[in-house]
Amino acid sequence: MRFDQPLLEGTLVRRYKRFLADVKLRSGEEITAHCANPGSLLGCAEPGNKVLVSIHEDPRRRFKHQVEIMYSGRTAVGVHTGRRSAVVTEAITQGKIGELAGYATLKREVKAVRDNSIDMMLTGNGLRPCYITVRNVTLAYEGVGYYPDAIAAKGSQDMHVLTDLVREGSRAVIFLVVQRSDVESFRPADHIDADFGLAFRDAVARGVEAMCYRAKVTRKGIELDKKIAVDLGA
DNA sequence: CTTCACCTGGATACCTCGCA
DNA sequence: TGCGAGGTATCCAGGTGAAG
Repeated sequence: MRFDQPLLEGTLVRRYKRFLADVKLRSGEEITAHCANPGSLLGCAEPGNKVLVSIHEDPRRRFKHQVEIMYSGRTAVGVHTGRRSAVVTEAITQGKIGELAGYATLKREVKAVRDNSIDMMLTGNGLRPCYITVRNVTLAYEGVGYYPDAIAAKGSQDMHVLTDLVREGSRAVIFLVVQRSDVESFRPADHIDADFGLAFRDAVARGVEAMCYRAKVTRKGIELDKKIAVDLGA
């Protein structure tokens, strides 16, 4: 996934109302940009941090600027949650993800029974259907990526949905996309949401596949880079 | 106290409609 | 019939407040 045009560099002034961020551009101009990530963005959304924004001239948009990347120290972190689907879809269709290769069709935004947390479904070629839920990982300490970055009841529920799909005979995958380059392994964030950690390990024990890939985040674009280890150590 | 529906601003996917 | 334009539904993911 490449950005259509060069990103503008600026400094985060403040983030508010979940989806908005005031940014002071290098030109000195202060703008309000849309930030398509209502999560806590722990460690990234600090006032004074460097950010990169894209420009969209679509007249229907209320905010022409879109926050794409925030810096945590010197590390670029992709914060646009909408990009993850594009990045993962691209990697799957290009066959970059061995575990998910060989399917004939990929459907996005699939509805699982009584829930809508499934991001995509792979089918065809006589294989069991494979349901995938994709999560963004933006939080990291000392080379380890963590999810979630805030307590979320929905996170645990998603794990139960995936477990149910496995029980019904399908493949179910939780696909973690780490949108920062300073991470070598992934762990559930027990210190933030212990329930999620339990649900995550339970789901894996029951056959849900946990895959974690690191994305290369640059001002040119975002693409999956390499697979990293999922550490279940309690 | 816990659970759950609803809310936020914009993107995206999909559906419907009108016109050529 | 086929295309584009416009409208609608759903998602992001946690905060909030109401209901149980």
